Amino acid sequence: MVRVRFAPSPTGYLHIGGARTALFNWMYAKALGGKFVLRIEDTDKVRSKKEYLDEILDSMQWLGFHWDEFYKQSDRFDLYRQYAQKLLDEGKAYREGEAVILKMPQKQIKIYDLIRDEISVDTKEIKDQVLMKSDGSPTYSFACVIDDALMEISCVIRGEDHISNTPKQIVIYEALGFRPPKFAHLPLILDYERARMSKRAGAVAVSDYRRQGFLPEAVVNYLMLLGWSPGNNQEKIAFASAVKNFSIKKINKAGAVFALDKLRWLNGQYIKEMDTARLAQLLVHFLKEKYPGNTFPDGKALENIVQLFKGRMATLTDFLEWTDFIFTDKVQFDPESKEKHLSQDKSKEFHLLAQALREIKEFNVKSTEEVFRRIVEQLGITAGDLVHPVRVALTGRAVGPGLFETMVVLGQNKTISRLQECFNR
RNA sequence: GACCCUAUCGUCUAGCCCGGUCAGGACAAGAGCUUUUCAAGCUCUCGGCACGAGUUCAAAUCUCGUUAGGGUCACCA
Repeated sequence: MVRVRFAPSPTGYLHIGGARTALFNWMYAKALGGKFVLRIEDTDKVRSKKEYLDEILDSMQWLGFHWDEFYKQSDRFDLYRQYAQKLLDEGKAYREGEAVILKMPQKQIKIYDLIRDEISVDTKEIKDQVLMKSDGSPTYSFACVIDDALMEISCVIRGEDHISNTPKQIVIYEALGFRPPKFAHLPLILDYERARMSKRAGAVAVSDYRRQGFLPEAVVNYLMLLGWSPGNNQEKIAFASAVKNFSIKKINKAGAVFALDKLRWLNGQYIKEMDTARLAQLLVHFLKEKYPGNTFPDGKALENIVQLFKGRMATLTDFLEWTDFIFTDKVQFDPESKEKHLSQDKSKEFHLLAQALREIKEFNVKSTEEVFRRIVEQLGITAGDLVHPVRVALTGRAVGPGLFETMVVLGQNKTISRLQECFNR
């Protein structure tokens, strides 16, 4: 039976690197029809916090990683104590004050790693290891070994930073009379300076990416590409097909730099292909947060707005920036756009256009465009002469979707009033 | 410093196991097409086997060394 585990410590938020470790564990379990265990390593009573635990669980669920079993090490202290006593009784460990320390035997330890093949270490490089601390709590390696053994974990998949812990832990397995599992050490995720991913490089918590408007399927897709490839030049990969192609042997050995550009691109791809109604639904949450207390167009009306910006969003929060002119009464003018397109007085043209727009019975893309073209012809100017100033008057900026689509989404009344009031102040 | 791990475009990678395809794709960058603007989309361009030996008719691929980067050396996990 294939059994794997993800074992985060609730002393911080779920890190993007941790999420990838969880992902590869999960893919391995799914690919082989095994079980995925979530184990909370909260032996450090001082640094472990409930809010971190909640955040980790929340992020795991958001990413779509569903655990089959759940454990907390703080519930298992008796167990660790018993095994410590056993090693004491057998003379494999000794006391130093209240602490229990393992005697390090002199030997060569061989680790069989699924990703790196054989790693060999001489235990003369390793000191005697503390198993139980003076305060009665177990150390990481001790609790980890006992749990992995008792939970019958068949393969320990974790970050490369644990390679040097592995020989120590194998010694503990052997002292306890347990058979060590297989190991697979994942390369680390690096920041732009090729150092271990840290806060300096930007967001590191999964929840940060969620807050910034990334989609879980895009985050998962990006993470699986960091150190692994389906081998067929595919970049956008549905989880199910990734699982089908997944082989732990194909995971890279070298660290991978986290590139936000590519995540953003992937996220944009997912947004473009997402059902508009579902996208609108996700956006409501962001709108409520930005405009607390406001009411928004919903259903079809919101979907029409979403449809207009769907193609130009990389993240969900991009939508908020594009659409502020729709959801607020007062237009925020971009100074440069205003200077470029509204420095000349266009009140005559705007009033003419506003009047003509008022007479439209069915305010849609076709009718607004017809009216617009007519006015332009009447004035003897080019469409471009009027398009850009009008766009700035309506949206506050010189860039955006097609002007007539923009008018329709803004609505007849707002379109007209913004044109009329533009030069009135 | 000691020990361990690693090395293909700027970045993520395919190819390496089982030597022989102009070293393939994606992001980024640049150019063009399209267009009422900006995106998007499409087309094209730029750009890489860390270095040095060895084995071989032939090396990104096998071997050794050098260099560089990373990780670990806690009563943190």
